[in-house]
Amino acid sequence: MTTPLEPIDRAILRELTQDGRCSFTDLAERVGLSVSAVHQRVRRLEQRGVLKGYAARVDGEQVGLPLTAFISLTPIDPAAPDDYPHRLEHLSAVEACYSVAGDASYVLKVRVAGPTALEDLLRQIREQANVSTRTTVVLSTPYEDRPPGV
Amino acid sequence: MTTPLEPIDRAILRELTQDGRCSFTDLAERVGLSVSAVHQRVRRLEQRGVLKGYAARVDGEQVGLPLTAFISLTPIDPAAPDDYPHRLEHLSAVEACYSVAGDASYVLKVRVAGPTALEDLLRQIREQANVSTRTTVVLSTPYEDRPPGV
DNA sequence: GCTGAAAATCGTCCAAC
DNA sequence: GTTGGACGATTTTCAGC
Repeated sequence: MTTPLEPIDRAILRELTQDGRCSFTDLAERVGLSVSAVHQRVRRLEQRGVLKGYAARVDGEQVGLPLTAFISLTPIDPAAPDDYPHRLEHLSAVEACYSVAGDASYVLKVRVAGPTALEDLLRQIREQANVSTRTTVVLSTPYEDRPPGV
Repeated sequence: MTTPLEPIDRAILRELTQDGRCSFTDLAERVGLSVSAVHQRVRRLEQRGVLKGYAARVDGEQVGLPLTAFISLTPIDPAAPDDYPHRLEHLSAVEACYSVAGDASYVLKVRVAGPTALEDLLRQIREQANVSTRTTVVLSTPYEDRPPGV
């Protein structure tokens, strides 16, 4: 059951999505509430699980991982156990794993150092998960991590 | 030109990726440095653009947007100007936009309230960007936003 | 580049309205 | 929800190594 969100909570989430380290003082000012009120609202959002956490946004290119790609996974053996996420979790290049409807069973988002690293990663994925892969290389990212909803 | 990162900076980024609101005090303890040292390293990473910012991680289901999907865009008119990201930026359901190599020109990550909202969004995208679309619905997200590299 | 300490700010709790 | 106060923790700066 999900209680519908109040506008003020939406505003808080919008601000925190854009600046996750915003102080409660600033936050209170931006959403037009007292510090105490904002404080308890944020705590309630965290407890409810609406706010799952906070993450630094890192520039992949500058950390030596300039190549981003999406990899679609299709099981070779349709009867195999569906534990792909767990089998691929140890690969640090895998930033995200989505279970999807469509031709593929899963889509991975990966970040690697270059073509050679990608080739090596694909080999590991195919071997360890027994899947065929289809890779879409990301050329650039016009925008990402925008705040949800309106 | 990207200066290769020192191990200590990698450690800082790893911690901040997992807990973006981590205090400098904690951070200093975790990476084995003084508070001041960590502080100036973080500031330098921010200035260099390695740290692009901080974002709250929000549970899409709990904010009334339980349906996530990837939408591949293929231009109908190959001679049309390549301003798709800008033309779709105003659609708040679009969380991210990637320029890609492959069959499609762009891939969007979107979050909507349900099938009807998705249908409506697809109509808007096709109309406003003059593209054909291929949509992959996300069923679940085993993991996301993991720290980059090792 | 690191440390340690001072000064300003912030997070957190609480009582009262 | 709000205000105001209080206290400890944190951020931020700076001199010195």
